[in-house]
Amino acid sequence: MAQTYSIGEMAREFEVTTRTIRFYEAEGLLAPSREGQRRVYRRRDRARLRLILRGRRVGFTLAEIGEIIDLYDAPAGEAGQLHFLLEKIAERRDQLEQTRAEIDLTLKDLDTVAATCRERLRQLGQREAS
Amino acid sequence: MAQTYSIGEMAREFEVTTRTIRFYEAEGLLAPSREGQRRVYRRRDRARLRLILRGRRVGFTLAEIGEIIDLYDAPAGEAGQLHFLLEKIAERRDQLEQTRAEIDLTLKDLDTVAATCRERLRQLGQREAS
DNA sequence: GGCGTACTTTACGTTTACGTAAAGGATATG
DNA sequence: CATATCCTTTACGTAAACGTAAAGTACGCC
Repeated sequence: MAQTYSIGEMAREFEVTTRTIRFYEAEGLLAPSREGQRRVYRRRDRARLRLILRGRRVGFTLAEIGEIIDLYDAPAGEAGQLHFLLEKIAERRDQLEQTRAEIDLTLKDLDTVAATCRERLRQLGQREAS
Repeated sequence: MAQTYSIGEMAREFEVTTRTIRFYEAEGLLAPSREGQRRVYRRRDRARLRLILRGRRVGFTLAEIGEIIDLYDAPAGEAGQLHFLLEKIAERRDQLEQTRAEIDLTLKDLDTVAATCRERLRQLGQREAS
């Protein structure tokens, strides 16, 4: 077992270019093993890429994503470190919940606009029918 | 009445630089009136800026924000136009709800990591106490 | 009337997140 | 064995969203 994947397979599966994957590696976000020259991706690497892409979609910069991934990967260490991690996590939580709140506001606004549109359409329909 | 605001006042209030506000105007997102050379901002302009900044925070590009603002500003027109707008709105809705879902996933993940941290701290505390 | 402050335009610089091209090595297939 | 496919590195290019600096105008104040 212990499936492995080429960079091309990864790219297809996650719908990004190989350039993107190599770039993330250059930025220290990925660190696949090698077979000779070739990059070899395993379960762990796939999980990381998933996290990276999700982080990207929720509006984090790659630098922030780097921090977050480190959170996932190093939940060991001494007490000071752990408290620091918990702080970082709390910060990210706040940031995300803020964004969520703004999304909810925007959704509401869009609904209002949509309702106006439909009302206007209804009026046009009535005028047509008269 | 009919309060007006300078670019500096706007910048302070919305916590952006004047450069940013001028940039949004250059991009066609704002169109304040003038008193001679000076830009003059009114209620309408403030509402627009609020929308722009919110759009930015929820991950839209300025181009997308431009489209959205147009949605707010032109909910009139003939039937074809209105259907087109409704489509656009639906697209944005989907996009936002997707992002929201990803945020929820990320929040869950962060909670898991935080729990691991706290558990580890508890263990360290116990070791200390023994 | 000189100083400070806020505004104006013009224009080049910067960061992030990749895109795109060049030049080459390794394997498989007709 | 030539061609295709997939991989490699190196390196310059680019779009978005501003930052930053330069040079000038306008108003209030002591």
